This record gives sequence, structure tokens and C-alpha cells, in this order.
Amino acid sequence: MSGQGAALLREKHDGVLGDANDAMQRDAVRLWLRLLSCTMVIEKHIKRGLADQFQTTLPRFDVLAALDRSDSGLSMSALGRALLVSNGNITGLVQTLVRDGDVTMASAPGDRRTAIVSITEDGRARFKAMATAHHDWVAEMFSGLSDAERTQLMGQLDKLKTSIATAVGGDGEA
Amino acid sequence: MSGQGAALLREKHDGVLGDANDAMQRDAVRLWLRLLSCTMVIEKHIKRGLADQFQTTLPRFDVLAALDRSDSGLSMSALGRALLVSNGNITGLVQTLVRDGDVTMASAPGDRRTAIVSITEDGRARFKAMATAHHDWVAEMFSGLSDAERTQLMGQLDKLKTSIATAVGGDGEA
DNA sequence: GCGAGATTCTTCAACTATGAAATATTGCGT
DNA sequence: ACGCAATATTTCATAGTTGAAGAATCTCGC
Repeated sequence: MSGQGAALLREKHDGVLGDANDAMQRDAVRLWLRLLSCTMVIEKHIKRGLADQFQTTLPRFDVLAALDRSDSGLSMSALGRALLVSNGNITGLVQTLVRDGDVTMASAPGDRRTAIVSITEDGRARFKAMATAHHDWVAEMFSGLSDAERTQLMGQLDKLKTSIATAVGGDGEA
Repeated sequence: MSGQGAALLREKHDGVLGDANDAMQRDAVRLWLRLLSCTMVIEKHIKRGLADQFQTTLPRFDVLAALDRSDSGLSMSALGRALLVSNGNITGLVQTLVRDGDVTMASAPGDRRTAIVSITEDGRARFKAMATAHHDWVAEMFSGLSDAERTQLMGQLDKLKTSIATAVGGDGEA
């Protein structure tokens, strides 16, 4: 997402909004910046690991992960839906993966519009190795929290998720 | 970061890593994906708000925020350090902000290498409006959590931050 | 069957981001 | 004073991201 890694974990624009109207809002912004900071550092570490050890990127890893789960392959649109990413984006990601021999494209039987993307055996093997490393990196970064703390954090993120859904999608959605 | 907004808050690659070795690792990955999901949805909402209501972007808002705090302006490098972003990136961001009249560049007295970026009065006024809106969006998204829950979440994110710092920066830093 | 509208994918412009290489300038050691 | 190392910025290649516009194909009503 950003940054260098030396100033690691320093808060991004901390206290940006000096003259907050009330404490509630200020706390929410501070909480948001802390959340963002943690996420960015973790994401950056994973990105660096994937680049250094596997010469790949997080979005490509995500595509392989989605395909690894599905036996019969996925269409471009299905892939976009699974990763919450736009169609134009998927086109580019799949193109590089095809170039690298990790996936193949074939047109769907009975619908020439649809392209079915499937993971190759090589791709599956590479993905397994990446997934293991990914496991380890994440586990390591969360290792300072006890099981109870992890459970608690998960619970609070669930509440946050609900809160966001109410605020954002709440009324006027579809 | 991704996605459409209709499938809002659906988990990105949930359960991607089917055959986890032990429960601890699996829980850490699930926790990480939940954290990522919440962050992405919030960030996306802010990005959309900035685009729709102010015809700007989050990175540009971040630059203005950093400059608004500093009376005498910041050098390009200082800006990059403040936002944890690379130098090449700052160059582009500042160029658009100059084009839009939000900031100005001047070479530092006594060091012709250094460029000092300062926010203009117009830029400051625009930033104030954006900051207020930003406040409101964040407060709204966190409004489903009580004060106690917010405090608790902040505490756990602090622990997580420490855990990450230990795991990532721990030994071989600097 | 034919044509209108829907669906699927690609292309494109505009952004953000990084890291390495190139350029300009400063400052220090001798 | 000279030159070399350090510092500040820009440029460039590579990548991801979106959203809109375009092209191909399908489907369904008639």
C-alpha cells in the first residue's frame, strides 16, 4: 500500500484532523487510522514475501487461491466477483498468469462469450508453496496475541463489519 | 481497494486455505482476512465519497492533510516519509495538486536540491471541507460500536501492532 | 427467424504505487 | 580548490485498480 518499512508501524497521518468537533468522532478517526496502519503493514509484509520468495504479487496469489478451490475453473466474471475486483482488472491479471504458465483459458462449451480460467498443475504446485508461506507469515504476525485475544478481536471485527454494513449499505441498497 | 459495493462486506477469499495445518494458523489467517475486509470496505467508502463530493482521491487528501498540519510546508522527502510513500509517488501527487491549485512548490532557500511544498489558501479551504466530511463518514461507519467497544478494539489493535512489530521488525532492523 | 436488450469480455484513460537509474546539488576531506 | 560521497528530486518500467466504452455473443419475445 505505501511506505518504506524502516518507519514501520508509525501511524499514517496520525492526528491529521486536529480540531475534532466531539470526542466520539475523533476517537473513531483514530481507531480507523490504527486499523488502516495494521492492515497496511501486514499487507506490505505479505507482498514483500511473495515478491522476494516467489516473484509474484498478492493479486495474482488471490487469483490462484480462488482457482485452487474450484475444480472446474471459473469464468472471468466469476473471478471478479470472488475477489471483489473489476472485470478489466481480471483480464490483466489472468493474462500475466497465462504468460507464466500458472493458468489456462478456454472458451466455455455452449457460450463463446465466456472464458473459463483453470489452474495448471504447475500453477497448483506453485500455489501450494505460496499458501504455506502465507500461512506462516500471517501466523507469525499474529503470534503476539493469545487465543483469547484473537477470539476477542475477531468478535469485535464482526461487530465493526455489521456497523459498516448498516452505515454504508444500510438503507438505499439494491 | 477492490470490489463493487453490492457484494459489500462479503469476505474476500474466505477459507482460501482449506487444509490448514493447525487451528492456530487457520484462525490467524481468518482473522487477517476479516481485518482486511473491514479495512477495504471503509477505505472504498471514503474513496468514493472523496471522488463523488470533491473530485479528488485519498492519496491527494493525505498529502493535503500532512501539509495542513505544517505551517512552513514540507519537502518532497518529508512528505514521503510522513505518508510512508515512495519519492517517485510524491512527485506525481504533488504535480496534480499544483495543477489543481491546492499547493505550490518553491525551492528551499540555501539548498537548491530541495523543493518545499506548501498548501495554498484555496487548498486549505478545500481540505477543511473534505476533513469534515471524512470525519462524518468514519464516525458513521463506527457508530454501531459503543464507546467501550471502540476502546476495546483500539486496545487490541495496539496489541496487534506490537505483535507485528516484533514479528516483522523484531531482530534485524536498522 | 429477427431484432432488442442483456451478458461477457477486452480496451482504454486516469490514478496510485514501487524501486532502480539518472540528474542536480551540497558538503566534506585533503 | 578538487573531487567524491551523500542527499534530493525526477524519470521510467512494471503493476494493480477503476469505470466507461466498445465488440462479440446469447436469449427471448414475437
